[in-house]
Amino acid sequence: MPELPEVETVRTALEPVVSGQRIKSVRLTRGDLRWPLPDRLDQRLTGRLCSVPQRRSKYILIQLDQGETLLIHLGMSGAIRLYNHKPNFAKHDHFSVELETGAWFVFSDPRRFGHLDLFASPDEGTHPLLSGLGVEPLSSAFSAEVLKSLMAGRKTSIKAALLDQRLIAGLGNIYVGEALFRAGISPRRKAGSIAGARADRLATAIKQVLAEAIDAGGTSLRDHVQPGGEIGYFVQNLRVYGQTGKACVQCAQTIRHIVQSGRSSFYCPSCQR
DNA sequence: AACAAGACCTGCATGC
DNA sequence: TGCATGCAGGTCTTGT
Repeated sequence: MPELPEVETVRTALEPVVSGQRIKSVRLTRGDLRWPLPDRLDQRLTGRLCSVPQRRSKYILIQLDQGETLLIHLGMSGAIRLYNHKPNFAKHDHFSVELETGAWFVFSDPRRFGHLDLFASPDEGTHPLLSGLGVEPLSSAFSAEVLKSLMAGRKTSIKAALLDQRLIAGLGNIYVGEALFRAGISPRRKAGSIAGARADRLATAIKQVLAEAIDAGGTSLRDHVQPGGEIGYFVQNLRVYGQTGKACVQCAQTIRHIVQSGRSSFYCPSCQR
């Protein structure tokens, strides 16, 4: 489900619910998601005080008292729902947290590509899932100049390079496709050829499409809903993703679908070069 | 070292 | 209706 904008939407929704609140109880229905979960995760979380949820790439990080941090990754099909009372749990509700206010948040993930971890807060920089992550695309550390240097010399496609979380962290299949359309760049173009005006356009497009998607509450396709139950309205603003056979909004050419390194790419063969 | 493919897992739409 | 197939927003692991 979730790329950076969806995860940020979840983080924003969690913020008023968990910030400064103590965990009253934890419901954990299995010992593994993508990997085995930490031992006694439920007991170790019970009674902890939560600080303001943060986001790094597609990870949600909630720092707790006693020097530990809870990490949540939603994988492909993960979602978080919020309640102001005890919910009726469903089949794939693997992890649920009750706060002292009586509010609950429920982590649901049918495919179980998601993950939870609990680690010592000072280890964030060396955590195996976090240490290799690239630049945050919405931060001031990301610019056209940085994009150029990241892409220089790479022989793979720009599509594959933008999906590589070690370079830029947080983009996924939807927003890479949408950013490339806005920048007028073919997903098949060699990453190493992104320089000059193309790099300027692409860096701007990446920042714009992510910011707009966050404003819209993300993109709802199959699984994603905002934690309050509302859909993510950016689905209405997709210009190429999933638009195979439709007319390009700019030139009316037919949007094409190809497969690149096992992932679907959608693009306008006329606007994107 | 860089890159592509395979693997993980479930649910849903499609077509026979 | 039932079954097989293919596909899905991610990313670690394996193989070239």
